[in-house]
Order: sequence, then C-alpha cells, then structure tokens
Amino acid sequence: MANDKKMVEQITAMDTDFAQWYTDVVKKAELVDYSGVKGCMIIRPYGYAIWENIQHDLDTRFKKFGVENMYMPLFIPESLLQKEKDHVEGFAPECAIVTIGGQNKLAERLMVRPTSETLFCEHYKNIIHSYRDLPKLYNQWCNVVRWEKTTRPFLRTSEFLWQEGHTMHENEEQAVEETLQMLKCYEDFYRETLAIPAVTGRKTDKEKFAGARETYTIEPMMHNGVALQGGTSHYFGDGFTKAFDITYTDRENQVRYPHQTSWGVSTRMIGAIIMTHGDDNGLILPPKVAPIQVAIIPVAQHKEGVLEKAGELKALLSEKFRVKLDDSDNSTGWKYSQYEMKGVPLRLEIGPRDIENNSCVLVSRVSRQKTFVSLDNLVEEVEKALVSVHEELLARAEKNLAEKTSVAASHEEFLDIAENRPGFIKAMWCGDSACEDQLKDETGGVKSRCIPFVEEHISDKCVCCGKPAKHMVVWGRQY
RNA sequence: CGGGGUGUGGCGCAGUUGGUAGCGCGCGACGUUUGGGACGUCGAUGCCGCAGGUUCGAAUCCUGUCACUCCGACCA
Repeated sequence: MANDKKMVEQITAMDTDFAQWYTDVVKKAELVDYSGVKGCMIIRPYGYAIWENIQHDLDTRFKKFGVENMYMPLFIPESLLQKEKDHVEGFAPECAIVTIGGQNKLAERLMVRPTSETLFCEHYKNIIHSYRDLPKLYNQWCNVVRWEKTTRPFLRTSEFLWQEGHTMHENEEQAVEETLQMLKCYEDFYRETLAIPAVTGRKTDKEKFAGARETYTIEPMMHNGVALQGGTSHYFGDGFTKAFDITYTDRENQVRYPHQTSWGVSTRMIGAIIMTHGDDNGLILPPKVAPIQVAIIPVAQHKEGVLEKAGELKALLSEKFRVKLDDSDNSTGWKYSQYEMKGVPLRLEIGPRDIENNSCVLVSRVSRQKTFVSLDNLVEEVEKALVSVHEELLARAEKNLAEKTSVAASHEEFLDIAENRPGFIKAMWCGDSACEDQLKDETGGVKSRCIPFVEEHISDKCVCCGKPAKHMVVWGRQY
C-alpha cells in the first residue's frame, strides 16, 4: 500500500525493536502518560476504559461464584505484615512505608499495601467463629504499591490496579477447589474475553508466592515469545490462619484452622493485550474490552446527507455496541490511521456512494479487509464482524503460542533452543531448585513458568542434571 | 541495584569556542479540499527536567538530584 511507509513511521516496527514498539503503542494509542513519580503511570481515559470493561466482565464472573466485593484500608501496620514469616521476607524489600502523619512521626510505621492477605486475615479473625461462617469469599478492586527497580507501563509499575480475592474455607479440599476454580475463571476470561490463549499450571517451589503452599498461574505468551505472568491463584493451607490465630468450631464441635486462598489479576493484563494482539500499525483490541467497538467514519462528510446518515447509523448501532462517530474535520485518511493505531476492532465507512446503494463499508482491524454490507441487516453484520475479529485474534495468538513452543530432551538441546528460539520450552525436571538456578544462569534468564496441569512425557531424565525426572516443566523468559 | 542512552514550545529534534533560543510536525483563525495520515495565508506557544556552583554573562562548564528509556539481577 502506497501509504504504508508514512503510516508506520510514528510507531517503531516490532521486528526492529519490540520494546520500543511497545512504548510507542502505549503512548500513541493514548493509554497512558508518565507522571512525575517513578513507575507511576497516568492511565488516560482510553486506557482506563479498557480496564473498566475488564473489571465489569471479571466482576460478573466472580459474582456468579458467590464472591462479594468489599474494601480494605491502604495502610498495613508494620507489625501486622510481619506476622507470617515467609510473607514478610517476600514483600518487605519492596514496600513503601509511611513514617510521618501530619507533622508527627508515627509510633508504628505503616506499609502501603503490596497485597492484603494480612489485612484480610486480621478481619477474618474477628468474623469467623463457626463452620456456619464459612466459606468467606471476599474480593476487592484496589491499587497496590510495590517499589519495583525497573518499571514499564502496565507490565511493571510501582503502583498498579488489580483485584485481590481472599477466601476462607473449612478444609483443604474446599480451599484447593476454590484456588483451581478461580484459575480456571482467569483462563476462561483470557480466552473468551481477551482472545488470549495461555499455559496454565502450578509454580515450582522457587517461584511460589511468599507464604503460599501452592501457587497456580496463567502464563500467556507475548508476540515475541516472552511470557507474562498473567494471573495467579494461591492456596495457603492454614499457614496464615495459624499465624493470625484464626479458628472456627467445626460440625463436630472441634476447634479448627480454616484454609485460605487468594487470587489476583492486574492492569498488567492490558500489557498482555497490547503485546499479544498488536501489530506495526498499533494496538488491536479484542472487541469485548474495546472502549470503541465500531468507529464510524463519514466520507465526504460535507456533502448533503452524509452526516445525517452517519448519525442514524450511530444511533442504530449504539443500542448494541460501543460506537464512536468521528465527524471532526480531519481527513478520512487521518481518521483511518488514528483508529487503527488505537486498536478499534471495526471501522464503518459511510459516504455518498454508499448511501446511494443503501450500503456501507466495514473494515476489520485485523485483516484490514473491506466488506460492503447492506444497511438493511447492519446490526447482524457488525455483530458477525466483531465475533470474527475475536476469533481471528485468538487463532493468531494460538498459532504464535504453538509455533514458539519447543521441546527439549537433552541439556544441549535446551541451551540451544534457549539461545536461538524465542518462546516456551517443554522439558523434564527432577524437582530440585538447584537445576532451575543452573538453567537460569546458563541461559541468561530462562526460568520455569509452571508445571502444566497436563504433563507430557518427553524423557525419563531431568534436562539439567540427568537424575530421574519428576515433572514436565514449561520454561521461558518473562517480563 | 549495576551498565548504557536521554531530558530544550504539545510531539520530534537542532543549538559550534559560554553572549540571552531555532526548525519540522502539531495547535488557533480564514479559505480551498475530503473513498488511506490534504494544501495555502496569517498567528500563538519556552522557568532549556530541578537545585546549587563557576562566570560580567550558562541550554552550553562543574556538582548534586529527579524522571524517562534500553540491557542485566528482583517481582503481578
């Protein structure tokens, strides 16, 4: 196309520099702006609208499981955070701390929450007394702060938005079931709403959440083969409930410790969307979370009847879709590029010729194919086109995931793939974290992503030390 | 936290041996245009990241600091 050159010059090509491409898209699509505080991003209306759509979809899913929303304080007294030993060790190094209130030094330092397990535990201690009080299925949508060393919009920020679910159950079985159910919920959400396929499974001990007995994870693969930890669901057993002395009386009149879970996903998912679906023309948004699903571009809008018709179509489509009619006096070409950059899944062009023919043009953001459709069944056609955008995005991402997943049977093969083929590596593992450390050192950053729920048998021996293998692990570099 | 790079109108950049800041895009008005980033005329916009220092004089030299970015180590 004649204008391709001009159009891409604002966004660095993916193949040239993927990291720069990401930064360009984030800024040019008006998702975020930088603030004066390191690692804190200004989420602009267009970016925040994506988050609102994500929230609405997920929240609906949570509520179907009986989860209730509530809100916990921003501050955690230092002594409270320290109650569970592993948990403190994991989070203390990256906490922001408030030491002064008003003009006075505080008697006890307050940690800005990095996560709220401890707050929930303290509260649960007060409200859980009987098996009749269980399960407790609470969730909060909030911000948390983790003082990260290096930061990138959405992927790693000092402050980020997320949801954290915290549940208490009578026993291990019910808690484990909850943990797995919520991971499945994330997996479904990723696939059905974000059109992102992923590997799911259990974290190795080395990669577990601080204080968790088991951590389950969803690991989508970005376009360049790098993994993103897309969400986690933790089973805590009774570790915290013992540390916080939370007890209930069970059906047999015995005092017991409840079993606990927590699970969360964050604004990082927006980063996953960008890096999974985007292309050299910018962002591509899955229709279900796109703030604008259809951009109506009037052609020759100064001509009689064009804007009126465009307005009619907007009113018609707005009953079912999120629609924007751009009647600004920018040129049509500018508008095309603008909405492509912002990832709007479907463009509708309407001009004098179309009006004569009682039709309009639909253009898919993924394929950029133009389709002429009759105005008589426009709603159905738009619906179909949006569904097809979702399906194409999912298929494309699945293809990328499959193509960039390799199998390594030997140590040499593992190192060779790690160096030469971006993506996931499936390989056997003995269960010793020393082998994880060694592989990470040797490859300069390839770590275990997870032990998938469905393991394949590749060989009998650990790919690193050669001792008998316990599991198949999916390995990869991560953001 | 280690190593590189960058901070100058909204954005992208230039600014020589220190002499009081410029270009392109964008922005505003008017006119012509309008099916893939239009064009003309006129116009507006600067605490040169911030704080010290050197100097008659600093965007420029020195010190410190903050932020951004890339590459590592740590994490959603």
